[in-house]
Amino acid sequence: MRNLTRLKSLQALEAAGRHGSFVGAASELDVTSAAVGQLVRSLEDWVGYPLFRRTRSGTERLTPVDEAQDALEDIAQGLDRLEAGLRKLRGRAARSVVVVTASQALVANWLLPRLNEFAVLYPAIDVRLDVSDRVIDLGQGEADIGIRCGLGSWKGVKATYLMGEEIIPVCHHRLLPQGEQATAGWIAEQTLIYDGTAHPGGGFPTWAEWLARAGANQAPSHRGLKINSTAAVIHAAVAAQGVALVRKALVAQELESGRLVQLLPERRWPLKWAYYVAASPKALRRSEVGAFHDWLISKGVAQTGE
Amino acid sequence: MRNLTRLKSLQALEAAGRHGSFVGAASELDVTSAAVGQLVRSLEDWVGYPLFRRTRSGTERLTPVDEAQDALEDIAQGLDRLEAGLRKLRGRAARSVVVVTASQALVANWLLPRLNEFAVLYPAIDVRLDVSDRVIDLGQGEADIGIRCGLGSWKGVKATYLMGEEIIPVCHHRLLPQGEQATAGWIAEQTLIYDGTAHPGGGFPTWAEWLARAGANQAPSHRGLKINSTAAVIHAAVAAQGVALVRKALVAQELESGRLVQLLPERRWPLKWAYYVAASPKALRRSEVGAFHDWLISKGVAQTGE
DNA sequence: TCTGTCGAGAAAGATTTTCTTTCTTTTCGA
DNA sequence: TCGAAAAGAAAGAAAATCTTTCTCGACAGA
Repeated sequence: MRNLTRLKSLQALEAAGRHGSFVGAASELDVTSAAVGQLVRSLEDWVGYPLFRRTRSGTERLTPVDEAQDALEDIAQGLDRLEAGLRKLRGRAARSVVVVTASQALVANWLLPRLNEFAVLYPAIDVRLDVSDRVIDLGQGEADIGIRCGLGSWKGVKATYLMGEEIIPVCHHRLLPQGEQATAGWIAEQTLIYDGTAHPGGGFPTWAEWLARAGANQAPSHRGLKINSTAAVIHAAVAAQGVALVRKALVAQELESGRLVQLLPERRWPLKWAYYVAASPKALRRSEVGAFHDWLISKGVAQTGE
Repeated sequence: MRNLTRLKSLQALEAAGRHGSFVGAASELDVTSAAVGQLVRSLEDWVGYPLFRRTRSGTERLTPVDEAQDALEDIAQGLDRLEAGLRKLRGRAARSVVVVTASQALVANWLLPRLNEFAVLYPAIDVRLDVSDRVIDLGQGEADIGIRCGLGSWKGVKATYLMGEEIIPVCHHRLLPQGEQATAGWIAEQTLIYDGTAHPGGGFPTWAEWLARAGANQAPSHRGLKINSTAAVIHAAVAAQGVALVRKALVAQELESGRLVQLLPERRWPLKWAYYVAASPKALRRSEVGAFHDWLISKGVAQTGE
């Protein structure tokens, strides 16, 4: 049970003892000397005896009485420790860290390729990535910003639309038929890679559904590959292990670099789900979080324009 | 240069961290839980990030984030040290000490013989005697109460009349003439002890002045003893080294015990100076100082009645 | 399923602490 | 003698702290 009171007076007492004057202490504490004097005298009234001997001349007007001198050592140490603690509390804020959470696939394939631009624009802001496929509670401050795929109606957080998403078939160009365009029928005969992390209710098609809509007469072949990681699905496609149905945003780099080829581009399957930038209102009040948020949105807009 | 702020919030943070809830901290700090919550949230706003993870259930609702946990150790130590310092400051007051200053002669001969009565009446009050023949500045808190001999008009202190004083000749009964009363003439022939600390302006007579007023035909003998200490003057008289002119109050015990005899009691020499109990208004606001002050006055009244 | 309890949080207002300003007093030095 | 410096007193302003009331979510029990 702690019994501690008159913290401001203790602070004033310690500074006055160190400076030997209220004026000196006031300068350090950035208040008037009258304020320091009142705090000390208030403490003297409370303890019941004078804490300083006063002289009317010289620069050292205040000499602690023995009891006060003894106590001042403890008080000074206490204030030192409090200051150390406060410095630690402020340490993170001083570095302007934004903690961003997103799935591995999005981080690896969409965010990381762009993040260097943010670092150039805002050199004083550190971005810490919390890569996780689990849902992180932004309301509880586990992260400042989340990039999430969904309908954008999460409680307690502000969700801003980033970009839409569609499902596309892709494969490595080594698998393409020679001298011909790929057809739905052709796709039906290939090794088809399944993404086992597809979210229910998000409108993700199975291969059968996609082929049917694409007008293929055949059911999917039995040579399938089911993988429980979106990132690994993409990796397998890049390794020419088959044709994969993937979210377009997550393979943007691969399409651009030519490591993957989109098949039947005229066949589109937009998702009901989209990507949103989510953050708690509290976190958004911090300038570095706001800056990152706005930059992200601008990347989304640029993406939509492509 | 110390840079420390939001002390109350640090205190609330530390208690909340220890209790794992605002309600627990509030009980310890004797405030409402809403107050603790606001102090902590205010600190969170200031540092720019949440200091606790919140859960909505259980008795431990608050878990410090890593940065806060690290800082809390320093903060707790700091508060401990401040509390130790405050305990020391209050230590003297808790013991109810009254610092009393008076001359050695008055302490030894008047105050000490009476002080035991005060101790019996007020067992919780410690009296510290500052025995000094120099003038101690009560306004500066070097002592709480002074018993002073003078006209009672000292600046900055309240002086209350204690008792008058007169000058009397005394000697040890061994020196008395056999079968006769001592006369002024007889006294004039003895070894006369002079008090060298007699204060100018106080109306202290020399031996010549006293003898003249007592009607002696002779000048004082040349066998004199001049001593620069009132207490030593009295001591010499008790040791039968001569006849001394002393302040009556200071030899009250010796007269009563028979160690000294007053000569020619009908010959009185009242002083313009008297004894006063002096104290600064500030000191008198403390109950133990007031108690001692009032008790002293009652002793003076009792003395006058004798 | 409903109700009650517990505790964090928001909001408004009350109370206390802290601070500023102005003036006085004392001491010292030029 | 005058001016500067600094503590102290007093009054009032500003800020911090605290209380009260209500809401919400989670949980337990009937």
